[in-house]
Amino acid sequence: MSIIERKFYNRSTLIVARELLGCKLVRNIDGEIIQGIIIETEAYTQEDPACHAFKGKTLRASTLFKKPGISYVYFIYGMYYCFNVVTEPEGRAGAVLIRALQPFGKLNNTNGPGKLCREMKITKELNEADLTRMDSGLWIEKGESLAENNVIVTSRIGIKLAVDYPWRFYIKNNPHVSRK
DNA sequence: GATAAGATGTTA
DNA sequence: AACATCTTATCA
Repeated sequence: MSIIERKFYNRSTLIVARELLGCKLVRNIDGEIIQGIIIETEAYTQEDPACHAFKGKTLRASTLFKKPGISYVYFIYGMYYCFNVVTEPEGRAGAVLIRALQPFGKLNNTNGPGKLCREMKITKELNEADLTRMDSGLWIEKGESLAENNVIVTSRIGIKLAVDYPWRFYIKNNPHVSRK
Protein backbone atom coordinates (compact mmCIF):
# COMPACT_ATOMS: atom_id res chain seq x y z
CA MET A 1 0.00 0.00 0.00
CA SER A 2 2.85 2.42 0.58
CA ILE A 3 4.37 4.08 -2.45
CA ILE A 4 8.16 3.96 -2.76
CA GLU A 5 9.77 7.39 -2.36
CA ARG A 6 12.56 8.95 -4.34
CA LYS A 7 15.45 8.19 -1.99
CA PHE A 8 14.95 4.45 -2.66
CA TYR A 9 15.95 5.05 -6.30
CA ASN A 10 18.76 7.46 -5.46
CA ARG A 11 21.23 4.60 -4.92
CA SER A 12 23.39 2.13 -6.81
CA THR A 13 21.49 0.61 -9.74
CA LEU A 14 22.51 -2.92 -8.74
CA ILE A 15 20.98 -2.52 -5.28
CA VAL A 16 17.77 -1.01 -6.64
CA ALA A 17 17.44 -3.82 -9.21
CA ARG A 18 17.73 -6.41 -6.46
CA GLU A 19 15.36 -4.64 -4.08
CA LEU A 20 12.65 -4.00 -6.66
CA LEU A 21 11.97 -7.75 -6.74
CA GLY A 22 8.73 -8.38 -4.84
CA CYS A 23 7.52 -4.78 -5.20
CA LYS A 24 4.25 -3.97 -6.92
CA LEU A 25 3.92 -2.04 -10.17
CA VAL A 26 0.58 -0.25 -10.36
CA ARG A 27 -1.11 1.38 -13.36
CA ASN A 28 -4.19 3.59 -13.29
CA ILE A 29 -5.97 3.93 -16.63
CA ASP A 30 -8.94 6.28 -16.23
CA GLY A 31 -9.70 4.87 -12.80
CA GLU A 32 -9.12 1.25 -13.70
CA ILE A 33 -6.28 -0.21 -11.63
CA ILE A 34 -4.06 -2.99 -12.96
CA GLN A 35 -1.07 -4.28 -11.07
CA GLY A 36 1.60 -6.96 -10.88
CA ILE A 37 4.50 -8.02 -8.69
CA ILE A 38 7.97 -7.36 -10.11
CA ILE A 39 9.73 -10.69 -10.39
CA GLU A 40 12.54 -10.05 -12.89
CA THR A 41 14.85 -7.05 -13.39
CA GLU A 42 18.10 -6.06 -15.10
CA ALA A 43 20.53 -3.26 -14.21
CA TYR A 44 22.09 -0.82 -16.73
CA THR A 45 24.62 1.84 -15.76
CA GLN A 46 26.59 4.68 -17.34
CA GLU A 47 29.84 2.67 -17.51
CA ASP A 48 28.07 -0.38 -18.96
CA PRO A 49 28.64 -0.94 -22.72
CA ALA A 50 25.13 -2.39 -23.12
CA CYS A 51 23.48 0.72 -21.65
CA HIS A 52 21.88 3.33 -23.92
CA ALA A 53 23.76 6.02 -21.96
CA PHE A 54 27.18 4.45 -22.54
CA LYS A 55 27.94 6.71 -25.50
CA GLY A 56 26.88 9.80 -23.60
CA LYS A 57 23.87 12.07 -23.36
CA THR A 58 22.09 11.40 -26.64
CA LEU A 59 18.51 12.58 -27.09
CA ARG A 60 17.03 9.23 -26.15
CA ALA A 61 19.45 8.51 -23.30
CA SER A 62 19.09 11.94 -21.70
CA THR A 63 16.26 10.57 -19.56
CA LEU A 64 18.72 8.22 -17.88
CA PHE A 65 20.65 11.19 -16.49
CA LYS A 66 17.60 12.82 -14.90
CA LYS A 67 16.29 12.50 -11.37
CA PRO A 68 15.83 9.01 -9.90
CA GLY A 69 12.35 7.57 -9.57
CA ILE A 70 11.10 8.57 -13.02
CA SER A 71 10.38 6.16 -15.85
CA TYR A 72 12.42 5.51 -18.98
CA VAL A 73 10.29 4.03 -21.75
CA TYR A 74 11.80 3.31 -25.17
CA PHE A 75 10.53 1.72 -28.37
CA ILE A 76 12.33 -1.38 -29.63
CA TYR A 77 12.26 -3.74 -32.62
CA GLY A 78 9.54 -1.76 -34.34
CA MET A 79 6.77 -3.17 -32.15
CA TYR A 80 7.49 -3.10 -28.44
CA TYR A 81 8.11 -0.74 -25.59
CA CYS A 82 10.39 -1.48 -22.65
CA PHE A 83 9.87 0.04 -19.23
CA ASN A 84 12.75 1.05 -16.93
CA VAL A 85 13.08 2.88 -13.63
CA VAL A 86 15.73 5.62 -13.51
CA THR A 87 18.26 5.28 -10.66
CA GLU A 88 21.39 7.00 -9.29
CA PRO A 89 21.64 10.71 -8.34
CA GLU A 90 20.58 13.26 -10.94
CA GLY A 91 23.41 13.77 -13.46
CA ARG A 92 24.49 10.13 -13.38
CA ALA A 93 22.88 7.59 -15.71
CA GLY A 94 21.37 4.34 -14.51
CA ALA A 95 18.17 2.34 -14.87
CA VAL A 96 16.51 -0.92 -13.98
CA LEU A 97 14.70 -2.74 -16.79
CA ILE A 98 11.51 -4.40 -15.55
CA ARG A 99 11.47 -7.73 -17.43
CA ALA A 100 8.58 -9.65 -15.93
CA LEU A 101 5.63 -9.39 -13.56
CA GLN A 102 3.57 -11.85 -11.64
CA PRO A 103 0.04 -10.98 -12.79
CA PHE A 104 -2.44 -9.66 -10.24
CA GLY A 105 -6.19 -9.94 -10.85
CA LYS A 106 -7.07 -9.93 -14.53
CA LEU A 107 -3.59 -8.94 -15.70
CA ASN A 108 -2.08 -11.65 -17.90
CA ASN A 109 0.85 -12.49 -20.14
CA THR A 110 3.52 -10.36 -18.48
CA ASN A 111 6.51 -12.72 -18.75
CA GLY A 112 8.71 -10.42 -20.81
CA PRO A 113 9.55 -6.70 -21.07
CA GLY A 114 7.67 -6.09 -24.34
CA LYS A 115 4.66 -8.09 -23.24
CA LEU A 116 4.24 -6.44 -19.87
CA CYS A 117 4.28 -3.00 -21.50
CA ARG A 118 1.60 -4.10 -23.92
CA GLU A 119 -0.57 -5.51 -21.14
CA MET A 120 -0.19 -2.49 -18.87
CA LYS A 121 -0.51 -0.01 -21.75
CA ILE A 122 2.87 1.56 -21.09
CA THR A 123 3.90 3.69 -24.09
CA LYS A 124 6.20 6.60 -24.79
CA GLU A 125 3.57 8.92 -23.30
CA LEU A 126 4.73 7.58 -19.95
CA ASN A 127 8.40 8.32 -20.56
CA GLU A 128 9.72 10.42 -17.66
CA ALA A 129 6.56 9.87 -15.62
CA ASP A 130 7.17 10.32 -11.89
CA LEU A 131 6.86 6.88 -10.31
CA THR A 132 6.76 8.35 -6.80
CA ARG A 133 3.39 10.00 -7.47
CA MET A 134 0.03 8.34 -8.03
CA ASP A 135 -1.19 11.13 -10.29
CA SER A 136 1.24 10.05 -13.02
CA GLY A 137 -0.89 6.92 -13.55
CA LEU A 138 2.08 4.65 -12.93
CA TRP A 139 3.84 4.02 -9.64
CA ILE A 140 5.54 1.36 -7.51
CA GLU A 141 4.57 0.18 -4.03
CA LYS A 142 6.60 -1.68 -1.44
CA GLY A 143 6.30 -5.44 -1.29
CA GLU A 144 7.36 -8.28 0.95
CA SER A 145 11.11 -8.48 1.43
CA LEU A 146 12.70 -11.55 -0.07
CA ALA A 147 15.20 -13.94 1.47
CA GLU A 148 18.57 -13.90 -0.27
CA ASN A 149 18.25 -17.56 -1.27
CA ASN A 150 15.05 -16.79 -3.21
CA VAL A 151 16.89 -14.47 -5.60
CA ILE A 152 18.73 -15.82 -8.64
CA VAL A 153 21.49 -13.69 -10.18
CA THR A 154 22.53 -14.37 -13.80
CA SER A 155 23.72 -12.64 -16.96
CA ARG A 156 21.39 -10.37 -18.92
CA ILE A 157 19.22 -11.41 -21.86
CA GLY A 158 18.92 -10.11 -25.40
CA ILE A 159 22.17 -8.12 -25.54
CA LYS A 160 25.47 -8.65 -27.37
CA LEU A 161 27.72 -6.41 -25.30
CA ALA A 162 28.80 -7.14 -21.74
CA VAL A 163 27.01 -10.50 -21.72
CA ASP A 164 29.19 -11.63 -18.81
CA TYR A 165 27.88 -9.05 -16.33
CA PRO A 166 25.73 -10.88 -13.72
CA TRP A 167 23.20 -8.06 -13.62
CA ARG A 168 19.90 -9.91 -14.04
CA PHE A 169 17.81 -10.72 -10.97
CA TYR A 170 14.72 -12.88 -10.66
CA ILE A 171 12.68 -14.69 -8.05
CA LYS A 172 13.50 -18.38 -7.75
CA ASN A 173 10.88 -20.85 -9.00
CA ASN A 174 8.54 -18.15 -10.25
CA PRO A 175 6.62 -19.41 -13.32
CA HIS A 176 6.35 -15.93 -14.87
CA VAL A 177 10.07 -15.37 -15.52
CA SER A 178 10.89 -14.58 -19.19
CA ARG A 179 12.69 -17.01 -21.54
CA LYS A 180 12.00 -20.21 -19.66
C1' DG B 1 12.58 -30.05 -27.83
C1' DA B 2 15.73 -26.71 -30.70
C1' DT B 3 16.76 -23.18 -34.12
C1' DA B 4 15.58 -19.72 -37.80
C1' DA B 5 13.20 -16.11 -39.70
C1' DG B 6 9.87 -12.36 -40.01
C1' DA B 7 7.37 -8.34 -38.29
C1' DT B 8 8.29 -3.38 -37.64
C1' DG B 9 10.17 1.79 -36.64
C1' DT B 10 13.59 4.46 -34.01
C1' DT B 11 18.23 5.43 -33.23
C1' DA B 12 22.96 6.97 -34.17
C1' DA C 1 22.64 -1.48 -39.79
C1' DA C 2 21.64 -2.51 -35.38
C1' DC C 3 18.31 -3.00 -31.84
C1' DA C 4 17.61 -4.33 -23.58
C1' DT C 5 11.52 -8.54 -28.38
C1' DC C 6 8.07 -11.84 -29.50
C1' DT C 7 5.57 -15.04 -32.54
C1' DT C 8 5.32 -18.50 -35.91
C1' DA C 9 7.25 -21.98 -38.80
C1' DT C 10 10.19 -25.86 -39.58
C1' DC C 11 12.76 -29.13 -38.40
C1' DA C 12 13.94 -33.34 -35.16
